[in-house]
Amino acid sequence: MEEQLSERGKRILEAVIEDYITTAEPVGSRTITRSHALALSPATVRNVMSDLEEMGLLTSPHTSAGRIPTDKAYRLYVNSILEAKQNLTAGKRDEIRRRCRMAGRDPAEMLKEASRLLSTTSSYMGVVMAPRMAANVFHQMEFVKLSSHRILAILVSQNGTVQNRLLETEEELPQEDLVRMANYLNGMLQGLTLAQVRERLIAEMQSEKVRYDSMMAKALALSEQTIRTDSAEIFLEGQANILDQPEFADTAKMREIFRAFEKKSLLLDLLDRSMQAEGVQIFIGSESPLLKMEGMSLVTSTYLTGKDTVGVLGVIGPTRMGYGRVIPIVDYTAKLISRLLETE
Amino acid sequence: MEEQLSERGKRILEAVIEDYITTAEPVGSRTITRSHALALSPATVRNVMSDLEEMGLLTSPHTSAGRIPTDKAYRLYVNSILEAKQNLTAGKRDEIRRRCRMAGRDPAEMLKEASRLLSTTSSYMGVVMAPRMAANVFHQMEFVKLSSHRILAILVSQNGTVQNRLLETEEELPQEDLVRMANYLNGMLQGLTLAQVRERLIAEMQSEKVRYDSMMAKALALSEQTIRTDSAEIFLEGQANILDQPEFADTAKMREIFRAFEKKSLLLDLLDRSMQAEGVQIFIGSESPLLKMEGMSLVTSTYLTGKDTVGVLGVIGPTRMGYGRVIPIVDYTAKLISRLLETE
DNA sequence: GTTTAGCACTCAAAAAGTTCGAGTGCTAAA
DNA sequence: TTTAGCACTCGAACTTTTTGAGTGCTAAAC
Repeated sequence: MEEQLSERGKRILEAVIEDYITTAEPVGSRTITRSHALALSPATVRNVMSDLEEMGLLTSPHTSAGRIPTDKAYRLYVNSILEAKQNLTAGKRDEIRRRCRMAGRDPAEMLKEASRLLSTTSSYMGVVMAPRMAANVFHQMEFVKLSSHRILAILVSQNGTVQNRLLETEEELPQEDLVRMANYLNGMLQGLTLAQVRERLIAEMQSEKVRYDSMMAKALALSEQTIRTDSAEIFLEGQANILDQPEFADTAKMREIFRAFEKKSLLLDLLDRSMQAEGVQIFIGSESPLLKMEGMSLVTSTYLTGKDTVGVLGVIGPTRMGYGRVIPIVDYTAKLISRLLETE
Repeated sequence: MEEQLSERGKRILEAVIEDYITTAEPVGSRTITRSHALALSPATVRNVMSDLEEMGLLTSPHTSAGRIPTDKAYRLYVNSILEAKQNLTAGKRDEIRRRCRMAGRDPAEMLKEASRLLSTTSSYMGVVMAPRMAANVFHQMEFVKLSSHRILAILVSQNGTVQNRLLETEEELPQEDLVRMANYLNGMLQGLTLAQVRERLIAEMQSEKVRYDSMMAKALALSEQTIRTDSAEIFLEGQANILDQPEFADTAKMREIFRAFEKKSLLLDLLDRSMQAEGVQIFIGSESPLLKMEGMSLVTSTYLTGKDTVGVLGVIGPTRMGYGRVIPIVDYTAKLISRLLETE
């Protein structure tokens, strides 16, 4: 079972995978000898394939059909066989660059466009997880009075992300007080990440001096409310693309998939997980609960601003996906986004 | 052909439509006599149905199948037959109210939740078009300096909607100037709708006094840039729901539908159109280019803040949809949203 | 003059039966 | 070790048969 894979074995496995990726049909020994110039007869290939099946790298849906790579085979393929093909054509590069630029300077807009871009260039689904607010760096806070008891709090991060929050107050606060509060807070919180800001606010609220300054207390309370949410945003684009994949042709499967992605929480977990390591990562079918049932895979890469990893983006497609094509797309897009997000 | 529809004809047409709505199968004369207590034999019903077919209200997919209502029949049904059933159960009412409340005070959040709500309670797709910014009333504008040449403009409307916009300037403007500009503009624009604001700004930019006050000129230019976008936002939720509809079981159709809704522009046209009349409106299949090809219908209602119509929401489902159930849902939701959006 | 029972007829969908061919595993020769 | 040859398998695709819901028409019943 665990006999080491021979060079020839690798070549044939690669051939099977690549044929399967393009045709989505079980591939037989003949097909391989024809499409890949191996100096071998179908019979020989058959023997090798039989060995590969023994090793758990191939399966056949039934006796008289060709063979299909298992998840284990894909893993092997991406880890050790597939390599060095990782270059984008200049044309693709340009297209990606152009479209990212076009989106303008608003970070949210840009990330959404990136997701759309990933989806169209890969022809699978594009996904981008926006930076968790907590990692952003505080820049400024404003309070705008809307009516007697409603205040709009605006929180600006250094990368230009803006978060608004509507607050209700029991007592009426004059606009001057609000301005003073904002000034005070802006001085105190300059340069901290929002996570740190939060800690600081909580610490401050418990400190001595607050006792004597009720306005300060209010200010702290307001800002703490403002900063409280931290739901990461996910941009998922091109869902219709997966309808084109033959393996999801049947209605029941399709429904399952759409339902699964409607709840974004599972996806969030997965993306969070992939943020722990830097660079391109690949999750194949059975390796994740979300993807498992759906026969899908995920190629991700982290992106950063400056030196801190802030988010993840990637492509979701069928396990039978053109990894060689997708990986460089994801990689390049992540790097480009990192560059564009760099403060200044 | 244009013989007036008899009372009995109406009753039978209604029966056909209702059976077809629940089963999605062509309905035959027998089925009707059994499910609806008409004191008539199948043979009689057959004769009547034959008449209805003559009038263009029914068709049969083939000779030996039952009959299916045409779009014309649905129109008739909705206009004159279906009536007075328009009540929601207390339970549904409560659920709708509860969930709308939960969404909190942020308008965008609330509208999105409303869309989700429409989709789950109707089990079709929910759609909400957010108020066109232009109809909002100006409340306040702020400029926040992010770095030497980047300014964040914040535009707050009286209903709490906030629009952010990142601006680039050639020359550096000190924060004090920005504050002065904002004050000046806030005074000038108080209480105007954004559409009016825009006109005013353009007029102002051409007036005499600008010549002598370059800062004022800059202020006007900046604010004009801020207000320039007016893309109506659409929240479309529950797309997966239509996968459950048997008429879309086949993959090709499904793909078409998803593709069609990916471009939101067609939908936008349609919603815009339905904003011209107040109250509940129904678009049936062939009556709109978007819905036509897909065999779908749209039930909408406008909603308002105060006395002005500001947006549209509704449900998109198959032409064969439970109008009697959906109409009150849409109607009630629209009224509720109107109430919740009321300023103060 | 309606309404209804009766009956021959139609036609899609389901079931059963055929054919076809890509693919396999095994054996024996190269 | 590789390959040619061959019998065998089995799903996909195509045909044929059966079934039954539904129709339209005619003639009798109300």
